Amino acid sequence: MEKLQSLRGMVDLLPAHTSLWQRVEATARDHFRRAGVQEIRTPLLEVTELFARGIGEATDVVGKEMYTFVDRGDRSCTLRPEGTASVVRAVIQHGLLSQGSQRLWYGGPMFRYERPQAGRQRQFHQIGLEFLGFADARSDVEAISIAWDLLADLGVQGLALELNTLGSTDDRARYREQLVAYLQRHKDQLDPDSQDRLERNPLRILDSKNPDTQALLADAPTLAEALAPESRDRFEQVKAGLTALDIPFTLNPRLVRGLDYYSHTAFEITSTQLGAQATVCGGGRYDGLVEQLGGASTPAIGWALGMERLVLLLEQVAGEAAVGPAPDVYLVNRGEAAEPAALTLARNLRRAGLSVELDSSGAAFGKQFKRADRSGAAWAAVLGDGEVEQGVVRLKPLRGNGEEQELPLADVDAQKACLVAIAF
RNA sequence: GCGGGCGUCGCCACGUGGUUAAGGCAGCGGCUUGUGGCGCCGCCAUUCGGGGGUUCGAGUCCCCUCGCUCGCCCCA
Repeated sequence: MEKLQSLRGMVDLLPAHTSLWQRVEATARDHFRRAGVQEIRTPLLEVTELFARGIGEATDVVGKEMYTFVDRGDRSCTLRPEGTASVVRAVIQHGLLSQGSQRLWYGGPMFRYERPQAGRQRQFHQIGLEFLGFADARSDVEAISIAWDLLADLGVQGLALELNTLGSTDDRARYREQLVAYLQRHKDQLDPDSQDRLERNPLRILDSKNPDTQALLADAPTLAEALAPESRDRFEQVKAGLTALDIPFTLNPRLVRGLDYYSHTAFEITSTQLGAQATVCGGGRYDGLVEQLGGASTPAIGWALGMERLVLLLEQVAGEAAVGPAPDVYLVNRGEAAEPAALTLARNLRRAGLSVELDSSGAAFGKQFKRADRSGAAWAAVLGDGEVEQGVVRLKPLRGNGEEQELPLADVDAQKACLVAIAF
Protein backbone atom coordinates (compact mmCIF):
# COMPACT_ATOMS: atom_id res chain seq x y z
CA MET A 1 0.00 0.00 0.00
CA GLU A 2 1.14 3.49 -0.82
CA LYS A 3 2.41 5.34 2.20
CA LEU A 4 0.36 8.37 3.10
CA GLN A 5 2.42 11.47 3.52
CA SER A 6 2.12 15.21 3.62
CA LEU A 7 1.90 17.14 0.40
CA ARG A 8 5.09 18.46 -1.08
CA GLY A 9 6.21 21.62 0.64
CA MET A 10 3.75 21.17 3.50
CA VAL A 11 5.60 20.32 6.67
CA ASP A 12 4.57 19.06 10.06
CA LEU A 13 5.73 20.94 13.10
CA LEU A 14 6.66 18.21 15.55
CA PRO A 15 6.37 18.44 19.35
CA ALA A 16 10.12 18.85 19.75
CA HIS A 17 9.88 22.17 17.92
CA THR A 18 6.60 23.65 19.04
CA SER A 19 7.94 25.22 22.22
CA LEU A 20 10.32 27.41 20.26
CA TRP A 21 7.48 28.53 18.02
CA GLN A 22 5.40 29.30 21.07
CA ARG A 23 8.21 31.39 22.47
CA VAL A 24 8.45 33.39 19.26
CA GLU A 25 4.70 33.88 19.13
CA ALA A 26 4.50 34.92 22.76
CA THR A 27 7.34 37.39 22.34
CA ALA A 28 5.74 38.86 19.23
CA ARG A 29 2.39 39.22 21.02
CA ASP A 30 4.09 41.00 23.87
CA HIS A 31 5.86 43.43 21.58
CA PHE A 32 2.63 44.18 19.75
CA ARG A 33 0.78 44.70 22.99
CA ARG A 34 3.34 47.18 24.23
CA ALA A 35 3.25 48.97 20.89
CA GLY A 36 -0.52 49.29 20.95
CA VAL A 37 -1.00 47.00 17.97
CA GLN A 38 -4.12 44.85 17.84
CA GLU A 39 -4.56 41.46 16.30
CA ILE A 40 -6.76 40.83 13.28
CA ARG A 41 -7.61 37.41 11.90
CA THR A 42 -8.82 36.94 8.37
CA PRO A 43 -9.80 33.85 6.38
CA LEU A 44 -7.16 31.74 4.68
CA LEU A 45 -9.30 31.64 1.58
CA GLU A 46 -10.27 34.70 -0.44
CA VAL A 47 -11.66 35.42 -3.88
CA THR A 48 -8.86 35.22 -6.39
CA GLU A 49 -9.52 38.73 -7.59
CA LEU A 50 -8.40 40.19 -4.27
CA PHE A 51 -4.84 39.04 -4.81
CA ALA A 52 -4.85 39.63 -8.54
CA ARG A 53 -5.83 43.25 -7.97
CA GLY A 54 -3.94 43.80 -4.75
CA ILE A 55 -0.60 42.18 -5.40
CA GLY A 56 -0.50 42.78 -9.14
CA GLU A 57 -1.15 40.59 -12.15
CA ALA A 58 2.40 40.95 -13.36
CA THR A 59 4.01 39.60 -10.21
CA ASP A 60 5.34 36.08 -9.93
CA VAL A 61 3.26 35.49 -6.85
CA VAL A 62 0.03 36.05 -8.73
CA GLY A 63 1.24 34.83 -12.08
CA LYS A 64 2.44 31.40 -11.11
CA GLU A 65 2.51 30.75 -7.40
CA MET A 66 -1.08 30.82 -6.19
CA TYR A 67 -3.14 27.90 -5.00
CA THR A 68 -6.31 28.67 -6.92
CA PHE A 69 -9.38 26.52 -7.47
CA VAL A 70 -13.03 26.84 -8.36
CA ASP A 71 -15.40 26.01 -5.52
CA ARG A 72 -18.80 24.37 -5.73
CA GLY A 73 -20.42 27.73 -6.30
CA ASP A 74 -18.22 28.41 -9.34
CA ARG A 75 -16.21 31.08 -7.54
CA SER A 76 -12.50 31.29 -8.14
CA CYS A 77 -10.89 30.99 -4.72
CA THR A 78 -7.27 31.35 -3.66
CA LEU A 79 -5.38 30.32 -0.56
CA ARG A 80 -3.76 33.52 0.63
CA PRO A 81 -0.17 33.92 -0.59
CA GLU A 82 0.44 36.85 1.79
CA GLY A 83 -1.42 38.74 4.47
CA THR A 84 -1.65 42.38 3.50
CA ALA A 85 -4.34 42.16 0.83
CA SER A 86 -6.68 40.25 3.16
CA VAL A 87 -6.15 42.69 6.01
CA VAL A 88 -6.85 45.65 3.76
CA ARG A 89 -9.95 43.93 2.40
CA ALA A 90 -11.24 43.30 5.92
CA VAL A 91 -10.52 46.85 7.01
CA ILE A 92 -12.43 48.24 4.04
CA GLN A 93 -15.27 45.74 4.34
CA HIS A 94 -15.92 46.56 7.98
CA GLY A 95 -15.27 50.28 7.71
CA LEU A 96 -12.59 50.19 10.37
CA LEU A 97 -10.91 53.30 9.04
CA SER A 98 -14.00 55.35 9.83
CA GLN A 99 -13.08 54.71 13.45
CA GLY A 100 -9.63 56.11 12.92
CA SER A 101 -6.24 54.83 11.92
CA GLN A 102 -5.54 51.16 12.45
CA ARG A 103 -2.52 49.52 14.03
CA LEU A 104 -2.87 45.81 13.30
CA TRP A 105 -0.94 42.59 13.37
CA TYR A 106 -1.74 39.12 12.07
CA GLY A 107 -0.16 35.72 11.97
CA GLY A 108 -0.71 32.40 10.33
CA PRO A 109 -0.11 30.21 7.32
CA MET A 110 0.41 31.48 3.78
CA PHE A 111 0.52 29.40 0.62
CA ARG A 112 2.72 29.72 -2.41
CA TYR A 113 3.18 27.04 -5.04
CA GLU A 114 6.95 27.17 -5.38
CA ARG A 115 9.76 24.67 -5.48
CA PRO A 116 10.66 23.96 -1.83
CA GLN A 117 14.13 24.99 -0.75
CA ALA A 118 15.98 25.94 2.41
CA GLY A 119 13.76 28.47 4.17
CA ARG A 120 11.03 28.09 1.59
CA GLN A 121 7.93 25.93 1.83
CA ARG A 122 4.59 25.86 0.08
CA GLN A 123 2.76 26.40 3.31
CA PHE A 124 4.72 28.78 5.47
CA HIS A 125 3.92 31.09 8.33
CA GLN A 126 4.15 34.80 8.70
CA ILE A 127 3.68 37.31 11.43
CA GLY A 128 2.89 40.70 9.99
CA LEU A 129 2.20 44.27 11.00
CA GLU A 130 0.07 46.80 9.17
CA PHE A 131 -0.33 50.49 10.01
CA LEU A 132 -3.23 51.95 8.04
CA GLY A 133 -3.94 55.65 7.92
CA PHE A 134 -0.40 56.72 8.77
CA ALA A 135 1.42 58.94 6.31
CA ASP A 136 4.24 60.41 8.32
CA ALA A 137 7.79 59.16 7.94
CA ARG A 138 7.78 58.50 11.66
CA SER A 139 5.32 55.66 11.16
CA ASP A 140 7.81 54.01 8.79
CA VAL A 141 10.47 54.30 11.45
CA GLU A 142 8.17 53.00 14.15
CA ALA A 143 7.08 50.01 12.10
CA ILE A 144 10.66 49.09 11.31
CA SER A 145 11.74 49.56 14.91
CA ILE A 146 9.06 47.18 16.14
CA ALA A 147 10.37 44.46 13.83
CA TRP A 148 13.96 45.21 14.71
CA ASP A 149 13.38 45.15 18.45
CA LEU A 150 11.34 41.98 18.27
CA LEU A 151 14.12 40.17 16.44
CA ALA A 152 16.74 41.54 18.81
CA ASP A 153 14.71 40.51 21.82
CA LEU A 154 14.47 36.97 20.48
CA GLY A 155 18.24 36.89 20.34
CA VAL A 156 18.74 36.67 16.60
CA GLN A 157 22.29 37.61 15.69
CA GLY A 158 23.88 39.09 12.62
CA LEU A 159 20.90 40.75 11.00
CA ALA A 160 21.14 43.56 8.50
CA LEU A 161 18.50 46.11 7.65
CA GLU A 162 18.46 47.07 3.99
CA LEU A 163 16.63 50.18 3.00
CA ASN A 164 15.48 51.82 -0.18
CA THR A 165 12.83 54.16 -1.45
CA LEU A 166 10.70 53.56 -4.47
CA GLY A 167 9.36 57.09 -4.49
CA SER A 168 5.78 58.09 -5.04
CA THR A 169 3.59 56.43 -7.62
CA ASP A 170 4.40 59.30 -9.97
CA ASP A 171 8.14 58.98 -9.33
CA ARG A 172 7.95 55.33 -10.10
CA ALA A 173 6.02 55.80 -13.29
CA ARG A 174 8.45 58.44 -14.49
CA TYR A 175 11.47 56.36 -13.60
CA ARG A 176 9.97 53.33 -15.21
CA GLU A 177 9.83 55.14 -18.52
CA GLN A 178 13.44 56.26 -18.23
CA LEU A 179 14.62 52.79 -17.32
CA VAL A 180 12.71 51.05 -20.07
CA ALA A 181 13.98 53.58 -22.63
CA TYR A 182 17.55 52.95 -21.54
CA LEU A 183 17.26 49.18 -21.43
CA GLN A 184 15.45 48.99 -24.77
CA ARG A 185 18.59 50.38 -26.36
CA HIS A 186 20.62 47.53 -24.86
CA LYS A 187 18.01 44.83 -24.96
CA ASP A 188 20.30 42.34 -26.65
CA GLN A 189 22.69 42.52 -23.69
CA LEU A 190 20.06 41.58 -21.15
CA ASP A 191 19.67 38.07 -19.78
CA PRO A 192 16.50 36.27 -20.91
CA ASP A 193 14.70 36.72 -17.61
CA SER A 194 15.29 40.43 -17.67
CA GLN A 195 14.23 40.77 -21.29
CA ASP A 196 11.01 39.16 -20.29
CA ARG A 197 10.54 41.58 -17.43
CA LEU A 198 11.21 44.60 -19.58
CA GLU A 199 7.57 44.55 -20.61
CA ARG A 200 5.90 43.25 -17.49
CA ASN A 201 7.82 44.44 -14.49
CA PRO A 202 10.90 46.43 -15.50
CA LEU A 203 11.85 47.66 -12.01
CA ARG A 204 12.55 44.11 -10.96
CA ILE A 205 15.42 44.01 -13.43
CA LEU A 206 17.32 46.19 -10.97
CA ASP A 207 17.37 43.23 -8.63
CA SER A 208 18.80 40.79 -11.20
CA LYS A 209 21.71 38.66 -10.06
CA ASN A 210 23.04 38.33 -13.56
CA PRO A 211 26.48 40.01 -13.63
CA ASP A 212 26.16 41.25 -17.22
CA THR A 213 22.80 42.78 -16.47
CA GLN A 214 24.22 44.41 -13.39
CA ALA A 215 27.10 45.82 -15.43
CA LEU A 216 24.61 47.27 -17.85
CA LEU A 217 22.66 48.81 -15.00
CA ALA A 218 25.72 50.64 -13.74
CA ASP A 219 25.18 53.25 -16.43
CA ALA A 220 21.39 53.23 -16.27
CA PRO A 221 19.42 56.11 -14.87
CA THR A 222 18.82 55.60 -11.16
CA LEU A 223 15.65 55.70 -9.18
CA ALA A 224 17.24 58.10 -6.72
CA GLU A 225 17.72 60.66 -9.47
CA ALA A 226 14.13 60.36 -10.54
CA LEU A 227 12.72 61.15 -7.11
CA ALA A 228 10.73 64.30 -6.62
CA PRO A 229 12.18 66.60 -3.93
CA GLU A 230 9.36 65.72 -1.50
CA SER A 231 10.05 61.99 -1.91
CA ARG A 232 13.74 62.54 -1.35
CA ASP A 233 12.94 64.59 1.70
CA ARG A 234 10.69 61.95 3.08
CA PHE A 235 13.38 59.31 2.71
CA GLU A 236 15.84 61.54 4.55
CA GLN A 237 13.39 61.71 7.44
CA VAL A 238 13.11 57.94 7.58
CA LYS A 239 16.89 57.55 7.61
CA ALA A 240 17.27 60.22 10.27
CA GLY A 241 14.61 58.54 12.38
CA LEU A 242 16.33 55.17 12.25
CA THR A 243 19.66 56.74 13.06
CA ALA A 244 18.12 58.49 16.06
CA LEU A 245 16.92 55.09 17.30
CA ASP A 246 20.36 53.54 16.78
CA ILE A 247 19.02 51.12 14.23
CA PRO A 248 21.79 50.50 11.72
CA PHE A 249 20.89 50.15 8.05
CA THR A 250 22.51 49.95 4.68
CA LEU A 251 21.11 51.59 1.57
CA ASN A 252 20.32 49.18 -1.21
CA PRO A 253 19.18 50.97 -4.37
CA ARG A 254 18.51 47.61 -6.00
CA LEU A 255 15.97 46.64 -3.35
CA VAL A 256 12.75 46.74 -5.33
CA ARG A 257 10.52 44.06 -3.81
CA GLY A 258 8.21 41.94 -5.85
CA LEU A 259 4.75 43.08 -4.93
CA ASP A 260 3.24 45.90 -6.97
CA TYR A 261 1.75 47.79 -4.11
CA TYR A 262 4.91 49.17 -2.53
CA SER A 263 5.83 52.84 -2.71
CA HIS A 264 8.34 55.04 -0.92
CA THR A 265 10.04 53.10 1.88
CA ALA A 266 10.96 49.50 1.11
CA PHE A 267 13.07 47.42 3.45
CA GLU A 268 14.27 43.93 4.21
CA ILE A 269 15.90 42.45 7.25
CA THR A 270 18.30 39.76 6.10
CA SER A 271 20.65 37.18 7.51
CA THR A 272 23.67 35.63 5.89
CA GLN A 273 22.93 32.34 7.67
CA LEU A 274 19.86 31.36 5.71
CA GLY A 275 21.29 30.31 2.37
CA ALA A 276 19.57 31.65 -0.70
CA GLN A 277 16.42 32.74 1.10
CA ALA A 278 18.05 35.44 3.17
CA THR A 279 15.10 37.66 3.97
CA VAL A 280 13.66 37.20 7.45
CA CYS A 281 11.41 40.22 7.35
CA GLY A 282 10.33 42.39 4.47
CA GLY A 283 7.99 45.28 4.07
CA GLY A 284 7.36 48.79 3.02
CA ARG A 285 4.88 51.51 2.38
CA TYR A 286 1.81 50.87 0.26
CA ASP A 287 -0.04 54.16 0.01
CA GLY A 288 -2.06 53.16 -3.03
CA LEU A 289 -3.37 49.76 -2.03
CA VAL A 290 -6.41 50.65 0.05
CA GLU A 291 -7.78 52.81 -2.74
CA GLN A 292 -6.91 50.19 -5.32
CA LEU A 293 -9.00 47.68 -3.42
CA GLY A 294 -11.98 49.98 -3.27
CA GLY A 295 -11.43 51.97 -0.10
CA ALA A 296 -10.75 55.63 0.46
CA SER A 297 -7.23 56.76 -0.36
CA THR A 298 -5.24 55.75 2.73
CA PRO A 299 -1.52 55.81 3.40
CA ALA A 300 -0.15 52.66 4.99
CA ILE A 301 2.98 50.76 5.88
CA GLY A 302 3.59 47.20 6.94
CA TRP A 303 5.91 44.25 7.06
CA ALA A 304 5.83 40.49 7.27
CA LEU A 305 8.22 38.19 9.03
CA GLY A 306 8.86 34.59 7.99
CA MET A 307 8.40 32.28 10.95
CA GLU A 308 10.23 29.29 9.51
CA ARG A 309 13.24 31.40 8.62
CA LEU A 310 13.25 33.05 12.00
CA VAL A 311 13.04 29.72 13.79
CA LEU A 312 15.84 28.40 11.59
CA LEU A 313 18.03 31.25 12.79
CA LEU A 314 17.10 30.74 16.41
CA GLU A 315 17.88 27.05 16.19
CA GLN A 316 21.30 27.47 14.63
CA VAL A 317 22.50 30.77 16.02
CA ALA A 318 21.28 30.49 19.58
CA GLY A 319 21.63 26.71 19.64
CA GLU A 320 18.10 26.40 20.92
CA ALA A 321 17.47 22.89 22.13
CA ALA A 322 14.67 21.10 20.37
CA VAL A 323 13.29 19.21 23.31
CA GLY A 324 9.94 19.03 24.94
CA PRO A 325 9.58 20.25 28.50
CA ALA A 326 9.91 17.70 31.30
CA PRO A 327 7.06 17.34 33.76
CA ASP A 328 7.59 18.45 37.34
CA VAL A 329 6.38 15.16 38.71
CA TYR A 330 6.13 11.65 37.32
CA LEU A 331 3.45 9.72 39.15
CA VAL A 332 4.42 6.08 39.66
CA ASN A 333 1.42 4.01 40.72
CA ARG A 334 0.31 0.42 40.85
CA GLY A 335 -2.41 -1.51 42.58
CA GLU A 336 -6.15 -1.85 42.77
CA ALA A 337 -6.59 0.97 45.26
CA ALA A 338 -3.62 3.03 44.12
CA GLU A 339 -4.52 3.41 40.47
CA PRO A 340 -7.79 5.31 40.98
CA ALA A 341 -6.21 7.26 43.85
CA ALA A 342 -3.37 8.27 41.50
CA LEU A 343 -5.83 9.82 39.10
CA THR A 344 -7.16 12.00 41.92
CA LEU A 345 -3.68 12.88 43.13
CA ALA A 346 -2.58 13.86 39.62
CA ARG A 347 -5.57 16.12 39.29
CA ASN A 348 -4.98 17.75 42.65
CA LEU A 349 -1.33 18.43 41.90
CA ARG A 350 -2.25 19.84 38.50
CA ARG A 351 -4.85 22.08 40.10
CA ALA A 352 -2.08 23.27 42.39
CA GLY A 353 -0.14 24.34 39.30
CA LEU A 354 2.34 21.51 38.88
CA SER A 355 2.82 19.54 35.69
CA VAL A 356 2.27 15.87 36.30
CA GLU A 357 2.80 12.87 34.06
CA LEU A 358 0.62 10.01 35.16
CA ASP A 359 1.80 6.49 34.39
CA SER A 360 -1.21 4.47 33.37
CA SER A 361 0.59 1.34 32.28
CA GLY A 362 0.04 -0.67 35.44
CA ALA A 363 3.54 -2.01 34.88
CA ALA A 364 5.97 -3.10 37.58
CA PHE A 365 7.38 -0.35 39.77
CA GLY A 366 10.83 -0.86 38.30
CA LYS A 367 9.51 -0.19 34.81
CA GLN A 368 7.65 2.86 35.92
CA PHE A 369 10.70 4.28 37.65
CA LYS A 370 12.69 3.75 34.49
CA ARG A 371 10.16 5.79 32.59
CA ALA A 372 10.04 8.36 35.37
CA ASP A 373 13.76 8.82 35.01
CA ARG A 374 13.61 9.16 31.27
CA SER A 375 10.78 11.67 31.42
CA GLY A 376 13.22 14.14 32.89
CA ALA A 377 10.94 14.85 35.85
CA ALA A 378 12.58 16.22 38.96
CA TRP A 379 10.40 14.09 41.18
CA ALA A 380 8.69 10.75 41.25
CA ALA A 381 5.52 10.56 43.29
CA VAL A 382 4.95 6.99 44.37
CA LEU A 383 1.58 5.54 45.14
CA GLY A 384 0.97 1.86 45.84
CA ASP A 385 -1.76 0.10 47.74
CA GLY A 386 0.37 0.31 50.90
CA GLU A 387 0.54 4.08 50.67
CA VAL A 388 -3.15 4.39 50.01
CA GLU A 389 -3.91 2.28 53.05
CA GLN A 390 -1.73 4.56 55.19
CA GLY A 391 -3.08 7.66 53.49
CA VAL A 392 0.32 8.85 52.28
CA VAL A 393 2.26 9.49 49.09
CA ARG A 394 6.02 9.09 48.79
CA LEU A 395 7.95 11.81 47.01
CA LYS A 396 11.31 10.79 45.68
CA PRO A 397 13.76 13.24 44.12
CA LEU A 398 15.14 11.89 40.85
CA ARG A 399 17.82 14.53 40.32
CA GLY A 400 20.56 15.47 42.71
CA ASN A 401 20.46 14.35 46.31
CA GLY A 402 17.61 14.48 48.72
CA GLU A 403 15.63 12.08 50.80
CA GLU A 404 12.45 10.34 49.88
CA GLN A 405 9.60 12.03 51.76
CA GLU A 406 6.32 10.67 52.97
CA LEU A 407 3.41 13.10 53.06
CA PRO A 408 -0.31 12.84 53.75
CA LEU A 409 -2.18 11.95 50.59
CA ALA A 410 -4.87 14.50 51.33
CA ASP A 411 -2.51 17.38 52.04
CA VAL A 412 -1.82 18.79 48.59
CA ASP A 413 -0.41 22.02 50.00
CA ALA A 414 2.28 20.13 51.88
CA GLN A 415 3.04 18.06 48.79
CA LYS A 416 3.37 21.15 46.67
CA ALA A 417 5.57 22.88 49.22
CA CYS A 418 7.84 19.86 49.32
CA LEU A 419 8.04 19.53 45.55
CA VAL A 420 8.74 23.20 45.04
CA ALA A 421 11.28 23.44 47.87
CA ILE A 422 14.02 21.24 46.54
CA ALA A 423 13.83 20.97 42.83
CA PHE A 424 12.78 24.34 41.50
C1' G B 1 9.26 26.01 -14.35
C1' C B 2 14.96 24.88 -14.91
C1' G B 3 19.75 22.67 -13.07
C1' G B 4 23.00 19.66 -9.35
C1' G B 5 23.24 16.05 -5.13
C1' C B 6 20.66 12.26 -2.49
C1' G B 7 16.80 8.33 -1.02
C1' U B 8 19.04 1.17 3.38
C1' C B 9 14.55 0.05 10.45
C1' G B 10 11.52 5.85 14.25
C1' C B 11 16.87 8.46 14.06
C1' C B 12 22.18 7.93 12.59
C1' A B 13 24.70 4.49 9.45
C1' C B 14 28.21 0.03 6.96
C1' G B 15 27.27 -2.10 2.22
C1' U B 16 30.83 -0.29 -4.58
C1' G B 17 26.82 -7.29 -8.73
C1' G B 18 26.81 -13.27 -5.28
C1' U B 19 22.84 -13.07 -0.15
C1' U B 20 22.33 -14.73 6.32
C1' A B 21 21.10 -6.73 4.75
C1' A B 22 26.69 -4.80 9.70
C1' G B 23 26.70 -1.50 13.80
C1' G B 24 25.03 2.59 17.06
C1' C B 25 20.84 5.39 19.28
C1' A B 26 15.83 5.05 20.54
C1' G B 27 11.98 1.45 21.66
C1' C B 28 10.23 -3.27 23.79
C1' G B 29 11.08 -7.69 27.06
C1' G B 30 14.24 -10.06 30.83
C1' C B 31 18.13 -10.37 34.86
C1' U B 32 15.07 -7.10 39.09
C1' U B 33 6.17 -8.92 39.84
C1' G B 34 7.72 -1.96 45.46
C1' U B 35 12.00 2.01 43.59
C1' G B 36 15.12 4.72 38.20
C1' G B 37 19.99 6.26 36.33
C1' C B 38 25.08 1.66 35.31
C1' G B 39 25.71 -3.26 33.45
C1' C B 40 24.45 -7.86 31.03
C1' C B 41 21.00 -10.89 27.84
C1' G B 42 17.19 -11.10 24.19
C1' C B 43 13.67 -8.86 20.48
C1' C B 44 13.27 -5.02 16.81
C1' A B 45 14.20 -4.19 7.79
C1' U B 46 11.42 -11.77 4.00
C1' U B 47 13.84 -5.90 2.81
C1' C B 48 16.91 -1.47 0.71
C1' G B 49 11.16 5.32 -1.69
C1' G B 50 7.98 3.05 -5.88
C1' G B 51 7.74 0.69 -10.85
C1' G B 52 10.14 -1.46 -14.97
C1' G B 53 14.69 -3.40 -17.22
C1' U B 54 19.89 -5.70 -17.68
C1' U B 55 21.93 -10.30 -15.37
C1' C B 56 22.41 -17.14 -13.69
C1' G B 57 22.18 -13.45 -9.62
C1' A B 58 20.80 -6.17 -7.93
C1' G B 59 20.38 -2.40 -2.05
C1' U B 60 24.54 -2.31 -5.38
C1' C B 61 24.13 -1.23 -13.05
C1' C B 62 20.24 1.26 -16.59
C1' C B 63 15.40 3.74 -17.44
C1' C B 64 10.99 5.94 -15.55
C1' U B 65 8.50 7.85 -11.35
C1' C B 66 7.84 9.89 -6.45
C1' G B 67 10.17 12.34 -2.54
C1' C B 68 14.06 15.01 0.01
C1' U B 69 17.88 18.51 -0.56
C1' C B 70 20.93 22.63 -2.58
C1' G B 71 20.95 26.36 -6.28
C1' C B 72 18.35 29.38 -10.35
C1' C B 73 13.85 31.93 -10.25
C1' C B 74 10.88 34.26 -6.51
C1' C B 75 10.13 35.89 -1.70
C1' A B 76 8.84 35.73 4.27
